[in-house]
Amino acid sequence: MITRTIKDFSIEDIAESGQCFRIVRAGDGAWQVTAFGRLLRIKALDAEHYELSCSSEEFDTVWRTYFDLDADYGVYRAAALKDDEYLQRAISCGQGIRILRQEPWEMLISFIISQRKSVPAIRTSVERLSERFGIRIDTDASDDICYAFPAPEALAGADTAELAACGLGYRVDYVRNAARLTAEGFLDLSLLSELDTAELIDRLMQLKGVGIKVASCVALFGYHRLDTLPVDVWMKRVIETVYKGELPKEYLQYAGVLQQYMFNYARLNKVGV
DNA sequence: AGGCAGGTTCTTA
DNA sequence: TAAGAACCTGCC
Repeated sequence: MITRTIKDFSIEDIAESGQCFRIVRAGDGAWQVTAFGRLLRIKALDAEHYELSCSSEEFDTVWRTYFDLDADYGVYRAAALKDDEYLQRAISCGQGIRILRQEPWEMLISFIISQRKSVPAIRTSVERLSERFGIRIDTDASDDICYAFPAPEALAGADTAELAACGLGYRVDYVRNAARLTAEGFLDLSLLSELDTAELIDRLMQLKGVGIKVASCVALFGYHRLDTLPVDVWMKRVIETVYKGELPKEYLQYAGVLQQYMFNYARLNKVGV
């Protein structure tokens, strides 16, 4: 157990920002994070102080990167135009949002599943998949049982009924197809990080069940391409009602980060609904 | 209780 | 090239 001072960071805002599906409330005000086959418990002591259930070394080698703590979000926020009232408000409501550096494979499958699903429903599916096909994570506390996100091989060999039981619906074949291609080596997600953002998105969209929105989410959340702007129903509403059809081009470079503030604020306040 | 959910694909002109 | 229907199922 360690304590750290972390600025511009709110585990709650991040957990509810829709970019990740495996950060859940642990009960005593703490949050449980599952990633990289590891489990982390994190609890806010005050606005800038956090208690984390890991060693100092694990924090530095795993979680510091995962939470993107070496990035100065003040730089991204500075890209917001001064007279853009909507974005300025959105930023002040979500100061603690960061773009996590999650695993491409997990992002690909999670966002394939996300289509036509609510966030709670996505969480349920991802959790069931992990319980069924993921490796059990060892924890000191025997009470919380936790499973890693399944490996490609595990999903590639799964039968239809098992996958359907995870609530995948018509997405079963999309998921299994991506898993097989990855397990058999036809799709090398780590190699895709060599591509520039446009090529990366094109390549991802060659997969069944991956359209522009899912590919953009994978690029942003799995490959940390901050210049990617996933446009979902919420962002569509924001762009139309607030920005008259187009975001300022000044926002392009950090569109993914700024989008996250806008998206969060839009959902909180039901902008455009 | 029944519509809708952070979309994508397939079909039709 | 573009618009429209169909798609599984869980959640509110």
